[in-house]
Amino acid sequence: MAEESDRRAQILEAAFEEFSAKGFKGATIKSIARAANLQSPALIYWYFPDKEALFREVLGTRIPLLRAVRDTASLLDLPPENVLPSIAKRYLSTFDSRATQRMARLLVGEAMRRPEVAEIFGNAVIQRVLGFLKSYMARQVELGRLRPHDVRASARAFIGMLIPQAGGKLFLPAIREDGLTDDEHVEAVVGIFLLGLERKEDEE
Amino acid sequence: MAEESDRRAQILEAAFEEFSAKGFKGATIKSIARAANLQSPALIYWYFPDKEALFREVLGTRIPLLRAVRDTASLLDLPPENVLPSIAKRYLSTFDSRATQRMARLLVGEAMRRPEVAEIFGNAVIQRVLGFLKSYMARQVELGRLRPHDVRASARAFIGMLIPQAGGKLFLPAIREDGLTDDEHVEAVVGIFLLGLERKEDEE
DNA sequence: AGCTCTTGACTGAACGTTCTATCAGGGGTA
DNA sequence: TACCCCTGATAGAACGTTCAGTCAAGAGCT
Repeated sequence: MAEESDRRAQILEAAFEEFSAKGFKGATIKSIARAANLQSPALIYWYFPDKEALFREVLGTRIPLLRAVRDTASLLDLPPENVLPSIAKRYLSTFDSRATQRMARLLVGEAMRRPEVAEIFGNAVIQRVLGFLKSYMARQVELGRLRPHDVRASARAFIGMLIPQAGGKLFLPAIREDGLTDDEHVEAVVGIFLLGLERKEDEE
Repeated sequence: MAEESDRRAQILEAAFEEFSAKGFKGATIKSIARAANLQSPALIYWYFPDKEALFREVLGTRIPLLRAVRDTASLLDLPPENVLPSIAKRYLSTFDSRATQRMARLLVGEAMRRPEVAEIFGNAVIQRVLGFLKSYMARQVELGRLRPHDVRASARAFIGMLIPQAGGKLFLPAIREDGLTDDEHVEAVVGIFLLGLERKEDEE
C-alpha cells in the first residue's frame, strides 16, 4: 500500500499537467502518455477505466485545501489589523506556486463547462474561504472591533478585493502592467477595508 | 451590404452558443451546423475558412463594450456617493443578460488556455474598466473628495469587491446560497469603500 | 419571348487524421 | 505455472476539411 504504485502517481501527475494546460477535451490520452514517458498509451487503461475517471481522480487528489484558511479556528479572536493582512498575503502568495496556478486554471477553466466541477470548486474552495471570513467578521463585530454590518457582503468584499491581483498572476498579464506588488496592494486594501468597517466612536 | 448575409449571422449566432457552452474544443463543426439548422456542416466552409477563423470572428463581433463603463467621461467630476453605486449596479446587472453571461463564460474559460484570448479579454474588458476606475479615483483625490491613496489598488479593490457576486451569477451557485441580493451587496461594499477612503477631517 | 451561360448558395459523400478504448500476447518475478 | 505489468496493433467512431456536383436566379444575347 505504501507506494501506491509509482506508475499510477506518474500518470496522475502527467494528467494533471496536461489537463490544466489544455483542458479536458484538449488533453488526449496519447499526450498524457507522452508526458508521463509511457511507451504505450494503453497502459493508462490498466490503471484507470477511462479518461473521465482519470480526470475525476486528478481533481479529487489535487484539490488544494487552501493554505490561506487552514488552521483558522485560532484566528477568530485575534484583531483584524493582524489577521487580515496575514490572510491576504497568504492567499496571494498561494498563487506563486506553480501547482496552485495549474490547479486554479484547471478549476476555473472547466467550471465554465462542467457543473460538477463548478460544484467541487464552489464547495471545496469558495465556501470554505467565504465561510471562514463570515464567521470571523461576525466574531469581530461581536467583540466590538468592527461596526455592525452585513458579513455576507464584507466577506465577499474582502476576498474579492484580492481577486484582480490573483488574476494577474494566473492569466491576465494586462493587470500586472502597472507594477503594483502584492504587499502594496494588501496594505492599501486592508487599510480601506478596516477604515470602512471601523466602529464609530459614538457607538456602544 | 445591409444584411451581411442572413446565413452568416445565423452561423455566427449558433457558433457563439456552442463555443460558449462547450468551449472551442468541445464545440464541433457538426454541432454548430445543427444548432444553426443547416442541412450540411460543409456550408460553414463557404462562409468561413476554418473553425479557428469562425471562433475568432465570434470573439471579434461579440465582445461587449461593457455598458457599465461606457460614456464615462462625464462621470469623472461627479461625487463618488452617486457614481460608485451606479457603476456597481450597472456592472452587476450586466450579468443578468444571457448574452453577457455566455460571453463571460467563453472569455474566462478560453482565456485559461489561449493566451490570445486572455489578451483580448485583458485589453478589451479589464484594462478599460480598471483604467476608468483609476482615473476616476485620481480625479476624486484631486478634488479632495477622497483621501490620497494608491489608485491602482483602489481600482482593483472596487471592481474586485463585486466579482464574487458576479461569479455567483455566472457559474458558482454555491455563492448565491446565502441569498445576498445585488442591491444589498452594492450598498454594503460601497459603504465600506467610501468610509475607507474618506478624506480625514484634519487634512488639507 | 425564349434560349444559353454564368454565378452564388448549398449539399452528400468522402478523405485523411486523430480520438478513445480494446485486446491478444509477452516479459519478469514468485 | 501463475500473476502482474506492460506493449503493439488495431478497431470503431468522430473529427475538420475538401470536393464534385445540384439547383435556383439572374445576365446577356437573339
